[in-house]
Amino acid sequence: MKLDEAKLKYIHTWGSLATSWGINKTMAQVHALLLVSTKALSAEDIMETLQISRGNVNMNVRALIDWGIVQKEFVVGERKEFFVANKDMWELFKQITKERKKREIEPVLKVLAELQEIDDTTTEGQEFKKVLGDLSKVTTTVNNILDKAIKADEHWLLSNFTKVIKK
Amino acid sequence: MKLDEAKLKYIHTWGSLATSWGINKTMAQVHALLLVSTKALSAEDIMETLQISRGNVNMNVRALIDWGIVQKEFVVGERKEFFVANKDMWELFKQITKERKKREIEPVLKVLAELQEIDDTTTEGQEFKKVLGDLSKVTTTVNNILDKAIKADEHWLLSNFTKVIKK
DNA sequence: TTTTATTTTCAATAATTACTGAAAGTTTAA
DNA sequence: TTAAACTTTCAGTAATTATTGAAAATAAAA
Repeated sequence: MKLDEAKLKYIHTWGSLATSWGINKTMAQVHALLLVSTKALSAEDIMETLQISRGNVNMNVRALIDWGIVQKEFVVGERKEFFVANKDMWELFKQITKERKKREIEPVLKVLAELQEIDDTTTEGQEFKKVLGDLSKVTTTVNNILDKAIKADEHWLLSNFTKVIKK
Repeated sequence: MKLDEAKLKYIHTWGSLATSWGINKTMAQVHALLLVSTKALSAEDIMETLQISRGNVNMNVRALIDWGIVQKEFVVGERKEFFVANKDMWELFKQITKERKKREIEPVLKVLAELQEIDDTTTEGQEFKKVLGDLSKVTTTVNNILDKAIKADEHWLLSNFTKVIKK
């Protein structure tokens, strides 16, 4: 397989995997493209490689910047914007984890706390509160673990985790 | 807030949160309904409470059973099927983690391994392989950590994790 | 058997989500 | 200033995904 072919295969495969995790296909492809590119790319470059419209490129690049996993880069003598993806994969993992925590876990905790407030003393009411409380507990645990992971160093995290967990 | 009202609010909120994580709204609602229900429910019960069609209930209940987070239950004297959700939230977390690992992480590792095979000795080729290799490494690390988490006990996991990680 | 209850499937359709492209907005250079 | 280069927005449309509902399949009862 030739290199460019392999890169395109990676980009397209990544896009279809992404849809199965609820991530926009194009956003995943733009990120993959920037990740395997050796230089910063302009909107035109992305439009051409992925065969998508200017508006689409703009929206998805903005979203990636919002997620903190793509940055603008200025190129001397060029007026237009160029974009690069951070190639440190552990940083990428941490950044995605941080954002998903903020976007997906924290809203859940907020809703659960609100619902807990019901003032119902029947057995059924207590059972409902138990379910909510248990959900909160597990979610909080996961949230705390992710917090630690975000702050940890990759090798250290894995080796310690393995040591503690193994029996 | 009355109990039934709180339950419905929980069910609907859960459904809309789910869509923002790429999970089918109805599937999340059916699961939420079973979770807060004190007894096993039939397809009719679900249709009525959520105001959805029989086909939709069938498909989503099957999917939940596939995920291993809902079970059939037989009720004496009743011919039709009833469904219950496991109320152990730590088990629920582990089951979901296990399935997502299988469905989302393992296919990624497979694709990355395939692409690694390119035989290109140019600098650019080496850089591409480095990106893929780093992606594999991080993904494998996450995969291993999740494996440990699936096998761990909730309290023990959290307390040990906190002890090791904090500084 | 045949009838009745129940579940499953799936083509048609509805709802949602993503994309285009051109117009409006912004920034830099002349 | 004005013009040119570039970016952003967003209404209209396309593509995708979810849902319905009725027919087919299956299972239990008569």
